[in-house]
Amino acid sequence: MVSGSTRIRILDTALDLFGTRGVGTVSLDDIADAVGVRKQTVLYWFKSRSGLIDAVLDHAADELLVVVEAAIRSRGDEPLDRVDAVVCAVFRPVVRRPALLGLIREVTRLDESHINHLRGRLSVVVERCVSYLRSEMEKGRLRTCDPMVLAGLLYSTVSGTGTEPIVLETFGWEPNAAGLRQVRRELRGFVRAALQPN
Amino acid sequence: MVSGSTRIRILDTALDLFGTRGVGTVSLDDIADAVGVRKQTVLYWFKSRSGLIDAVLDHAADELLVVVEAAIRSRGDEPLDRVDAVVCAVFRPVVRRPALLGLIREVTRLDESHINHLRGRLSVVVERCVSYLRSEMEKGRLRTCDPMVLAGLLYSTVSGTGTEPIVLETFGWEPNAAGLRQVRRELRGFVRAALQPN
DNA sequence: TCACGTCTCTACCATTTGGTAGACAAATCT
DNA sequence: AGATTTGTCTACCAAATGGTAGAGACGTGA
Repeated sequence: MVSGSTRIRILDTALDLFGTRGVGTVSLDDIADAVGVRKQTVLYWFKSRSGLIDAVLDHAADELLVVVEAAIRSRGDEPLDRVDAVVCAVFRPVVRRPALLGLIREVTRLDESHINHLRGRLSVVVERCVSYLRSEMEKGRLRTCDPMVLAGLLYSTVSGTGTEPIVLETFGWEPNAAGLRQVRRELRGFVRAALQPN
Repeated sequence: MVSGSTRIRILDTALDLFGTRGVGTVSLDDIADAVGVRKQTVLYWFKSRSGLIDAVLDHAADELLVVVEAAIRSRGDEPLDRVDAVVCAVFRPVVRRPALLGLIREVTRLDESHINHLRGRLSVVVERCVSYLRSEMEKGRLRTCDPMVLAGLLYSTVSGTGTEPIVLETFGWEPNAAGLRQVRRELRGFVRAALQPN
């Protein structure tokens, strides 16, 4: 038996629960129940609730970096639209694993220590996106603007669309994958119009 | 003595706490302490925690509607940019009272009953924004597109910029009012480029 | 004055929570 | 085989939480 099996199942389950229901409202018992194990087993693998949170944040940052990196690299497959790569990169977790962005969103609610813990990990992903945008701008394939502001705006938009399904239902949005794809299509058109190089 | 004084102070404080720290992580004691009163006083004015949440949601919807309505109406003062009115309308709460959008964002975390409670109130605000966008499109002052999708995207963007200061710091954004104004300026340019009528 | 409604308080309770201590079984090492 | 490490469990605890019961202070109308 792989010694990390239970540990990883706890991490995955905790990420989903933290991301969908909010860190503060998920107890160790909730996580243990979902995994099919006792709370003390969770506390065996992670020495405290706070330690578990940090580990889950690491786990999320890892996954986010992988997703973004893969999406940016796969850009070659569709040589037409250079903006799409970025939008789809950040959008992919929305469809594939909403809890991921939901968890990142939760950082604002956490203690200073957890914030600082995630900040370093997150900055790697951000740096990767920003440098990609900047390189595209320098090649003249994107209207020149501040790439950090642009990246932040893109993130905000995608994060919002992915983590507020209830509110967006009020806007008549369908909360399923098909609806999200439609939104993504509109967003891509929107962004393309805004960023077309002159 | 106004009989609603304590009640309103509780509502305001609860809105701030719920919006900034998340509904699930704020206890009745927290709220009572912040107001300067005992928990039982809170339970006197609101018959249960759940009832308080509903009342706070109502309070937030009221305030949101007032802000949006006022911003849309004040459009006449700056006849130049028709998009600005909408963006600034949704953006105003971000600067003035971040907890407001933070609370709306929390709906996704709540029970079905609270969700349904807010949905009706929220739809009024949404309808107001959408109908405004639609009328501008019909007048040919905005590039024609689905106004509901547009409204949702605008909301997502603004909500994200207002409620995730920690993440956006990673993007090099300043979390203060001046920084937000700069972002708003960029966003307005961004949106104007995307929505210019042909 | 006296009864009554309003408002905030103290005292208390049952449940849930994060966390400690240690028993027990299985695997691994010597 | 015997000792040790690994992994999960039961038993328990102190603190915090939402909520109930009811006392006391205050004003108001009869």
